[in-house]
Amino acid sequence: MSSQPKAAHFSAWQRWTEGPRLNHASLIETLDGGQAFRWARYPDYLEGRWSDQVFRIKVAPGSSDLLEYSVPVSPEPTHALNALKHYFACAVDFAHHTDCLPWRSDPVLTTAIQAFPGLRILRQPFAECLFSFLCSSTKQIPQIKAIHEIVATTLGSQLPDGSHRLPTWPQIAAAGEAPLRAAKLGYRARYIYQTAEYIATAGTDWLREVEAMPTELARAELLRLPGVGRKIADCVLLFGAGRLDAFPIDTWVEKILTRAYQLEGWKLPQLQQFANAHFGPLSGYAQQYLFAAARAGKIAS
DNA sequence: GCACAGGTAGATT
DNA sequence: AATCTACCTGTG
Repeated sequence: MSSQPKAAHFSAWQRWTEGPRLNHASLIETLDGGQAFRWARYPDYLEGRWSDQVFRIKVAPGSSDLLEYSVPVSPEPTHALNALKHYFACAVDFAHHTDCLPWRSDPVLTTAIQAFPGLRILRQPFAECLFSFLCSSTKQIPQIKAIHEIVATTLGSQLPDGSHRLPTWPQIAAAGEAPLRAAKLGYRARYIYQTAEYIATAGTDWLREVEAMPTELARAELLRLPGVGRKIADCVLLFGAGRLDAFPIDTWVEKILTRAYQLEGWKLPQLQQFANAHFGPLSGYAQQYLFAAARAGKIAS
């Protein structure tokens, strides 16, 4: 075959002194807890990719919650640290946002926050985030990650370290539905290909414009895409556009709301309204705490 | 073999 | 307008 992945050489570990402070559990949950699907866990670090970036990240050994990162050694100058800051949404004061959540009157939320202190909402590339969650319906996280690897390897451009990035939407449109089927996407392959066609027709700036729209308008635009319903639209807005007021309700969150908040029998639109009213304008951030805590068995679900 | 998994869209009631 | 059901594939 054409090109084997090279054994990439990584830089020495750099202390990210201005970066967010996260303990091990919260770091893992942030990067590999269902927001993003291109992180792999190794004994001493996580390795992941987005856009044309490749990073290894860990909590500094022995230190309290300070992060360290390492990148593939490259002959080209790199803007890696700026990319990392953007990905971690370092301009966002999550500590303040956490304090603004209604935990004082909500013991479930308090428990969830205590389980994953400092948990963050990533700011992923909008286009990649849309792809990711189009892959996600009725799939478990390990499967979604496996699909991402296949699609990146077969359709995405090669990076300097020999691995591959996710394909762009024009690349997906050009490739057609067949390679998506081959990536085990099943019925999602048609949605993804049709979405690629839609984006191609709508023009090159459409995604960028949608990302910049107010949340409700952006959601309405995303809902025009085949395969994108309310849940996927809200995931893209939350994890790919920094909209902390977007509250995706999946089967986990539905169970949390019905059981821990005793809302048995409520339908999705009602639960959506409850979430907005109860958790407020940062409801999406609350959702991530609850989702993480439920998966960890810390709260009823 | 069969139910179920980070849903959505189209059909049916 | 609310409630089924088909859609792919891997896993238990």
